[in-house]
This record gives sequence, structure tokens and C-alpha cells, in this order.
Amino acid sequence: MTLSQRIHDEIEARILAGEWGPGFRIPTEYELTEHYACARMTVSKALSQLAREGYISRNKRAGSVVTRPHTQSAVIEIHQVRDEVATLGLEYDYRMRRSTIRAASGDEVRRFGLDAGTIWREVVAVHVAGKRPFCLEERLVNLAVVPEAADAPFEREPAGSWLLGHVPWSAAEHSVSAEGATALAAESLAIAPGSPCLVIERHTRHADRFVTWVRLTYAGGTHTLVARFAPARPDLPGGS
Amino acid sequence: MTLSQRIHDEIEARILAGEWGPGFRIPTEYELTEHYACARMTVSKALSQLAREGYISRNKRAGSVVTRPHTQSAVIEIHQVRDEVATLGLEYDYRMRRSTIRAASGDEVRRFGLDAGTIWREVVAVHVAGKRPFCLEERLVNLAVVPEAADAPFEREPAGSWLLGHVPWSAAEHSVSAEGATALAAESLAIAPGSPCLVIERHTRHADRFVTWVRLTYAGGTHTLVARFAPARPDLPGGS
DNA sequence: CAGTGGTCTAGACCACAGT
DNA sequence: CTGTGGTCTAGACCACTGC
Repeated sequence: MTLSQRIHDEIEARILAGEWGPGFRIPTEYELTEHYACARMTVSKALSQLAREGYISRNKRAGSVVTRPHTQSAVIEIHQVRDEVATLGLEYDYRMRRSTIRAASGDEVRRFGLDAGTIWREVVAVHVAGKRPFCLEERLVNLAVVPEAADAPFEREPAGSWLLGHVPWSAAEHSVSAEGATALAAESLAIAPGSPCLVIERHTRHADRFVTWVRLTYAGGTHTLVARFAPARPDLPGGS
Repeated sequence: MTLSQRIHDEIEARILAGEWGPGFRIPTEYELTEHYACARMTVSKALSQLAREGYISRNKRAGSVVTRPHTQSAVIEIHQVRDEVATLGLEYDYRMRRSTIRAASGDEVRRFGLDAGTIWREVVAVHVAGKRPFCLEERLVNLAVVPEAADAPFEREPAGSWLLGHVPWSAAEHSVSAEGATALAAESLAIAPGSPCLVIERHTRHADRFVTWVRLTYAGGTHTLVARFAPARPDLPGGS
């Protein structure tokens, strides 16, 4: 346990206990420096972490004050489907159902903000957990950005893991919703059309270029996203 | 733009561009110190942030290496229902449907790890967006932890916002799933029983004491969770 | 054993926002 | 104007770990 960590934890404990409630002005860096008999950078590190975690807001001249909880953010872990299945202790299997190469539709060009004439590799596949269909994957890969995907062995390997090995780093946006099973989903997952499904859509970009879009459909009840509370965004020190 | 931020951004750019791919060993702190002609703490701060963001893993003796993207985490913003409705530009209304005080069932005691004999304030309410039911809220508040909740005006104010003003800070766990509408949900949201709904459950604890449980049910299609990609867990500096 | 990251120090200068 | 945080420095000691 480092000293700055200890300072952080002690202040966090007071805030969590309500001893230092919202609006409370915590001791200045100088006062904490004296109290802990340490250098200013050490307390600064602790306070920076508290600020990053959203417990306090730091203001010049006015000092640091305890914030009041407002917008909660929760961190959701988005795993590879294969790993999810492994976590459940089930045997994993993967079946590609369809693979085509086609031009993006006008609708897609508008929706994703693509160059006209973008060519997709389109793949429909089912992830299987212990003999039962678990997740339907509908995917589009932009061949202008990842031309090797045209010949990638998506009949053997899920596009997600293949892409991880071929596109170095990327930013993604997820959306989560509940929808009735489409005809394709119903057939693929062996459920009734219209029955509740958890749908995760993801857009992935690499350096502002559209890489891939994927839609994962899980039969309701077979899948739950779990999120831990996280008081705030990691920004400081040096926040972006 | 601080120097450590500049160092961070330049290295991040190389990683995002794929110039420094997964497994690449980045320059040591000492080398970066020379390159940027600055103190070691300055580059250390930049590298700590990169590590916290999950771009690199730092190892003694072996140096820091670029990680490969694996477990994505996504940060979901969990707002107050009132704010969600405001964001949609609709008029917000709130209607309490039922409020009772009762002992926790044996099932609940086991599920939430409560003391036997825990007393709940139980509230069922509907959030309304522009004349139409938007979200069903089923809530339990632990009166052993928040005794004032016994007399709180939940017929006027949603329990969520009331609690924010009465419980200083807390940790929560969320789960998101798709389920068919229960009879209560169907009636409250004016939809057909069994039709797809997005269900968010949240447990809130304060200093390890169970504060409240809530289950929010949205008719499918009326609500989507949006998440930004975040490469990794906020841990370092002071990392656990 | 030696190189690397992890942490800390004592001091400094600056920008900023209240007074 | 002055107190506060934001950042940086030059140097130090330590723990770990792979050579």
C-alpha cells in the first residue's frame, strides 16, 4: 500500500461514510501535506485520483469540494462470444450461415456516413453453446479498410476474433436494446418470431474509418449484461 | 496541452495507427526522458495513463509493451428517468401506483444477503413521457439503512432522485436483459403481455449495506442504452 | 545481478479565480 | 493581490524480475 493510495482511501472512506458530504470543502493540498508529513505531489496524486473517480471537484482558489452523485456511469464488459460461452462452462461452436460480398446500400451509406461505393463482406453466423444456438451474428466488414477480409476464413473463425488480429486498435460504439426476434433470428436461435431478444449493435472505427458493424441477437433470458458502478470517467491526470 | 499529455497522445497515436502494434516494446522511461528532454516523472505520468487506458502493460525489467485489444469495456451512462425523458424533448410525468411497507421475504434475504427481519418500503410507479407510459419502476428501499424513506413523499417524487439527496454516496451494480412484459408491466406500459422489454436491474449499496433495489422496465423500441468504447479499466496510478 | 518501473521528495514556476 | 491547484524537475531509494 503506497502512501498516496492510503491518502486516497482515507479520504474516499470519509466521503463514502458521509462524514464529508456533498459540498464539503476538503483540506487543501498544503494541509494534507502537513497532516501526512509528505511531499505535495503525493497528496496531489491521491486527490487527482479522487477527482478522476468523480468524488471531488478541484477548483483553483476555491479548493477541492466533495461532489454530489449525479450521472452514474456503469462499465459494461463486452466480451467475445466465445469467451462468454466459456464462462458459462459450455462447449463453444460456431457456424457460418451465409457470406456474400456486396455494395453498401444507399441506406447504409447514409447511416454510417460511408463513401459511396463502399464494398462489404457480409457474414451471417450463429454462435453455439453446448449444442444450442446462443447468439446470432450479422456482420458487415468494410473491404476498403480491411481488404484481406474478402478472403478471410469466416466459415471457421468468427469475424470478431479475426478482426482483432488484423486491425490493431479501434474505437467502438455500442447500443443495447430489446427487440422481438426477426424471422432470421427466430429460425437461427430456434425461438418463436417476436419473442424478446437482447440486441447489441456495435460500430467500430479505426482512425475515423468505418471498419465493421455487427449486430448480436441473444434470446431473452440467455444473456445478461452486467455492469459495475463506476463513479466517473478516467480523465485526469492529463485528462483527454 | 501539458507535456505529459503530449507524450501520452503521441504514443497513443502510434499505437492507434498500428505503427507500434500489439507486442511492440515501447521505449523505456529513460529513453523517453532523453527524447523529450524532461524529467522521468513526466514520462511516467504519460505511461501510467496509457496503462490505465489499457494500451500498454508495464513490466519491470521487461519494459512496457503494447497490449492487444481483448476484453472491451464500454461505459454506459445511467441517467435518471426524468433526464432521459427531457433528452427526448418530451414532457415528464410521474405516477406512483402502489406503496407498501413490508418485511423482506426469505427469498429476498437470501438473494440480497440481508439481515433477517429487514423491512422494505416498496414502491411501484410509472414514469410518463408526453402522456404515454415510458418506464415501469419497481423499487425496494431498506428502511434499516434509510429510515426516513418510510415517510418520503414517493407519490410526488421518484425514489431515485429522493435517494440521491438522502444517501451520500453509493456503489451500484446493474444488469441489463431482455424479457417479456409481465402482467404488471403490460398493464402499466399499455403493451401486450410477453412483448419484448428492456429490463435494467440495479442494486445499490452504501458502505456494504444494502440500500435499494430497483427494476426499470421499458417497452422494447422505446429505449436504447448507448455506450462509448473505453479500452480498459481505470486502475493505475496507485493501481490495485 | 542489473535493468526496469513505482514511488517519493523538496522545491519551483505558472495559471487561474476569488477577494 | 493571493491562495489554490497543475505541472514539472533532478534526484533518490526500492522491489521486482528476467537475464
